[in-house]
Amino acid sequence: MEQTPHLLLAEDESSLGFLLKENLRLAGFKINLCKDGAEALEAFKTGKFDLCIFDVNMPKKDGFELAADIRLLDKFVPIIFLTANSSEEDKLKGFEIGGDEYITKPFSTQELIARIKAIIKRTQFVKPEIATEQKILSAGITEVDITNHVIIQNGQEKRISNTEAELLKLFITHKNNLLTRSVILLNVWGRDDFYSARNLDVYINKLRKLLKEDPSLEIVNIHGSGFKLAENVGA
Amino acid sequence: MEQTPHLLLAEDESSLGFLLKENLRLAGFKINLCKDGAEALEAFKTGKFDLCIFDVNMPKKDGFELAADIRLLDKFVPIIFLTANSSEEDKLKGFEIGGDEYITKPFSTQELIARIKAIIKRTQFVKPEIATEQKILSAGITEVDITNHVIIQNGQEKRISNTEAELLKLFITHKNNLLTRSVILLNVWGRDDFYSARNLDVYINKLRKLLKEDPSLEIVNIHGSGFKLAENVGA
DNA sequence: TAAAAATATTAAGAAAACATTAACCTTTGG
DNA sequence: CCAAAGGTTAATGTTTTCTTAATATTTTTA
Repeated sequence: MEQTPHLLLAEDESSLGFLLKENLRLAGFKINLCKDGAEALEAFKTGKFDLCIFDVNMPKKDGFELAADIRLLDKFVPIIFLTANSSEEDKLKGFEIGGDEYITKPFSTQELIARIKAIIKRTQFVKPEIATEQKILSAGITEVDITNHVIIQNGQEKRISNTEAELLKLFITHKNNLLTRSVILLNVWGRDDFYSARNLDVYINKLRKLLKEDPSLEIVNIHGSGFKLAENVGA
Repeated sequence: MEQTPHLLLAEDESSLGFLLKENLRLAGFKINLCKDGAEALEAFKTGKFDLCIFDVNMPKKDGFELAADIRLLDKFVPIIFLTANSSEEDKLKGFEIGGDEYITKPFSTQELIARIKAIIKRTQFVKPEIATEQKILSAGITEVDITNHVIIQNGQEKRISNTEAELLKLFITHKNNLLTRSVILLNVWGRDDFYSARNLDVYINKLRKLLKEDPSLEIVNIHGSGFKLAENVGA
């Protein structure tokens, strides 16, 4: 994260948008203001943002659609929804999509700033996607070419899928450490619910089959907690 | 973090407190309900909580004072304030103290649950600094690897269950001190009733069997009060 | 010392977590 | 527009852990 947090603001009412932008700037943030969802999505693809603030009611692409699209690109970036609609249903929908806040208009700018700071404070330690993309990871006799989705064992190459690669990367970069189910799910799937948990089981099974070739590696389950890639050096 | 998040709830209105506790329990959380700030502070010192929910208006020690005290003990644990007062000033005060949420009554339980989950999710991502952290506690000749649910005695490893680990952790972090049945039950089971009490007896028995290997450790019963892990250095 | 309360022990039953395989969508490249 | 691959959901079986129950023992109190 840069020194001054960079916010992406999508708000179609230009007067409110401008006011917010100015106040947030004074509060020490860098703001990129977009007038609709489509523009915001483009901006997000181009830049790097620490937090998003989306009006829910916008033309072209509303705040929820926008958030859903953003979540496909980035599982982690915090999202705050702004709306005139205080309905319970809408609020819950906002959280379900993976929003962090749901603020109903009218709201105080001071309060918004306080909430932004609270969120940034608790996300600032979150691991950023590894900038120096390490191409090859290894453990035991297994090498994984993350970018090309290939694993190499005893000179033999095998292609693996995107999800397999992500999961394996997570295990190898934290080998011998317990990864809780929740941590794995959020890092690989971006959500933590019943189905993604079943999914994880399926992929654990796939990885175990892949790692059968490597006697020094084993994915062990810690019942009720999660999994650990154990590297047995003695083997 | 354990599988079921553990919440500390301080609410002086017993009817609201009970209702919340029940709803949160059904949502899959373990709750420790305290009826005032002083009691909550004590509970916080004894147990380990993933998130705190404090009513602002409470006798003895209000929610803000309580939060300030907690912040001295733990700079990161998320705090949610509940209050009937929706004044701007109060809200900002809540955030300034380092609160993560400020919810005004009346509020929907569903919304509260959604917000709790959003916050917990944020704190679940892999953080580089904690990924490698392996919590090992020790007493006598016994070492307990809390994260991996393993105890080590004389170089011998034994796997233990989630509940065994939690209970043992509680004993070791308070060794030579009496832990009342009630404190143990609330911290490990999140409830204090007839059945959980029988359960505790069962687990005391399990731990005693584990600790048989260690002549310097003994779980002693103080009849009518609770239990104590006695560490006998001379042995 | 007998009755009551609290604690201890073991085992059976229930529930939760995990593993495995297959079916079913969804996306994507020809 | 089809086929292949990857991802998700479903179904089912197994293992582990947790809870409840049943019964025995110890400690306190009347």
